[in-house]
Amino acid sequence: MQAKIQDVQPICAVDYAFRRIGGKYKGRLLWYLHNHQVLRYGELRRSIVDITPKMLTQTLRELEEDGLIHREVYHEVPPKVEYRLTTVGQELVPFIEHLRDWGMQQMRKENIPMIGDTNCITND
Amino acid sequence: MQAKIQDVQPICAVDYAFRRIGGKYKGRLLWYLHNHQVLRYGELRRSIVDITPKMLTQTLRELEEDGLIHREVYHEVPPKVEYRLTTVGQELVPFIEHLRDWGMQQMRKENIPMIGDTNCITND
DNA sequence: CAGCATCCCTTCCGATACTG
DNA sequence: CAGTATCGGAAGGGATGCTG
Repeated sequence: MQAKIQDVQPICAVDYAFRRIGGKYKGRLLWYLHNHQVLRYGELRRSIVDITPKMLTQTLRELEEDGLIHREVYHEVPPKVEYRLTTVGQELVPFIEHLRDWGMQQMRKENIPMIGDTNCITND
Repeated sequence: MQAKIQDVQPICAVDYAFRRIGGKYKGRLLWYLHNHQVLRYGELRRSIVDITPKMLTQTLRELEEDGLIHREVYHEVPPKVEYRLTTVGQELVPFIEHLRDWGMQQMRKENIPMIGDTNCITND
């Protein structure tokens, strides 16, 4: 498992920030959560098309421990768990949004095809 | 070596953008280049305090191949190589700046110490 | 000065099977 | 439904030594 943010002393603020949102799935996860407000585990699994249960759980736990998302468990049968952004997590949305705009522009310029859809949103 | 951007079909724009600036050193490298305009190999090695020559070269090559930085070789003895951001690379500066501001604010709030200095700039 | 080459280890990640 | 457990491979990264 990845080293926790708190356990590695950052070199500087850029280093620190990049480690909090780095990794293969964190960006998309935050972005999808922003777009849907609340998502259940299974919905996330379908949104992040190429993710395995293991990586989804792992990434969710890291983001939760890091204070960027909130996890709400409903003790029902069948079980139900909802995820949403925390206030701190929401602060990152403008950044991801701009980065996504830039990415879209680049992909159009270079004629790069993508697997999902243009605005990264999956409607289930 | 890391897979090239062009060789992996992105899921969506967020995925694509994150892969272009992901990695342990890319963010800081771009940020330092922005702050100094032009930096030589040795200057970069001193700026990125914890980097090894191998990783510095590797990261520089990836960014160059990806069109975010420009590499200028002066055929002198001793040799001299300068690096600077390309136009596309400069487009990323506002994002990194935003992310850095957020990181600084978070570190202050959580009282997280850092190894380098506050604004991530090393004066050699 | 600005690197390349080699070895090796750790971390990340995927595949598959199973559970309260 | 929302996960866990285990295995194994691939990628990322460090240490050291050498070179045009």
